[in-house]
Amino acid sequence: MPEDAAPTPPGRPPTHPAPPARPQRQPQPQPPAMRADARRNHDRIVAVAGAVIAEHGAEASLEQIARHAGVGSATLHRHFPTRQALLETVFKGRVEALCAKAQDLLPDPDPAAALITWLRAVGAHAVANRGLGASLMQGARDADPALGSTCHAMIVDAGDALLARARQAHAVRPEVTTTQLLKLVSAIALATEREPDGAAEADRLLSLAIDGVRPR
Amino acid sequence: MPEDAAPTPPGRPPTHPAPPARPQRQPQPQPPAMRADARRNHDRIVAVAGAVIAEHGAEASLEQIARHAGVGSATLHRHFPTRQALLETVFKGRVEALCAKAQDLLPDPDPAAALITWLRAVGAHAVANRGLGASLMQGARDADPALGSTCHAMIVDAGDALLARARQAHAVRPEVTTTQLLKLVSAIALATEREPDGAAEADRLLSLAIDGVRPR
DNA sequence: ACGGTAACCGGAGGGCCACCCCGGTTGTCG
DNA sequence: CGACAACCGGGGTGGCCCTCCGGTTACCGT
Repeated sequence: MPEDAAPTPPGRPPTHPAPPARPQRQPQPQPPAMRADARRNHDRIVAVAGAVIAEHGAEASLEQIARHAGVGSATLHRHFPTRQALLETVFKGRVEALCAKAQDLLPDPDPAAALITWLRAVGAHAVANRGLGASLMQGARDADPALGSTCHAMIVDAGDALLARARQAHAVRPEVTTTQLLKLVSAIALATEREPDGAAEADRLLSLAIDGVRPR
Repeated sequence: MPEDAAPTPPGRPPTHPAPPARPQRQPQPQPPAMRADARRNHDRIVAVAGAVIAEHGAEASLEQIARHAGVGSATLHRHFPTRQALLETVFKGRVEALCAKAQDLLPDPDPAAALITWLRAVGAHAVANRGLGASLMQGARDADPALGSTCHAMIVDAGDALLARARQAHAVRPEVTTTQLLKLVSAIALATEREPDGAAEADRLLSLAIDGVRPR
């Protein structure tokens, strides 16, 4: 084995992390494809992790996930060197859906309403999939951009477009940033996600934060 | 040992949890005083826990606290059957200070400003003492009122007075509750408490939530 | 002053977890 | 079809939370 510190560390993230179905593509976008069994394990881990996390929250036991997926814990750690990496992969689909929703809302005639609708959707997803909010906020802190904070970057980009339009229409305070809004939504989700009726309470708190504490 | 399930479970909370120095007092407010060594250990654990939690956050290792206090982990668990109980004791002083501040702000001529000032103070304390916010929110979920949710009850009562005055002056939306406001503040603190400059960011987010996203 | 008693202490151990090492296995490519 | 490298996972390490139990010590009555 060459001992140079390649750009991909020993437990390298899968160079081909399973885009669900994309037959049309240039022949070799990424030369070193995964071995078949490796990919199979990877996908099973992601599937099981989604189920377990949905039920037990984001700090579910990694060993339990590995056991339930029928692989050794070492395999899980090889595929996902950190818990955050696993969460990013699991929530990738949800985040992509939210980004798509942002795109759909862009041509809305009322930019403020579009932004607020989207923030509500983000909040709803965050409380529904326990740990998504924490994952997004954690991604905001991760300095290393190469290692997995793609979810955070994606959703910030999507929100930026909506916020820019709303700001241009003077429908939001000019000093507000997308990161702040997402932090607010994530914080509310994180605080309410383990309450009996978290979704409703989260939506109420979000409305309060958007409209302000004072009346009119 | 009698096997009946007495109202106080085996690891009973200290009946005399160390009011720092109060020589003048009726002879027997609480008959079963703690033994001297027990109290000494109790106080040392609280002191050390305050320091460790301030540095490492609310989920610091209990064994580490016990080690650093020079007691066995069993002693810590006997004095504080749950982590929440320890946090409550550690943060009691801070919470009392916040309650006192609420009292001081009650006669303020501007009820809305008084409420907002107080919420800011709560937020500042929550980010400064890592874990206080989480502790307050956790207290809100604890169903058992006898076992330690006194901090939450105290601060809700203090906030209720301020909120009632503000509501009477039509300075806040009538449907807002104290619990919601505290949840909002705690959530923001929780989300920002481990950022490089959390205090400033928390204050900005709190302002945003109070004034609303839309301008004017 | 002193002994008896019960409250209290903390070392040791069990169960669970994240993470890593290394010999055996298996997919892949010439 | 055979060799090689990538990959697997059992087992070990260290840490955590929590509990049991034999030894210790403060307290109180005499």
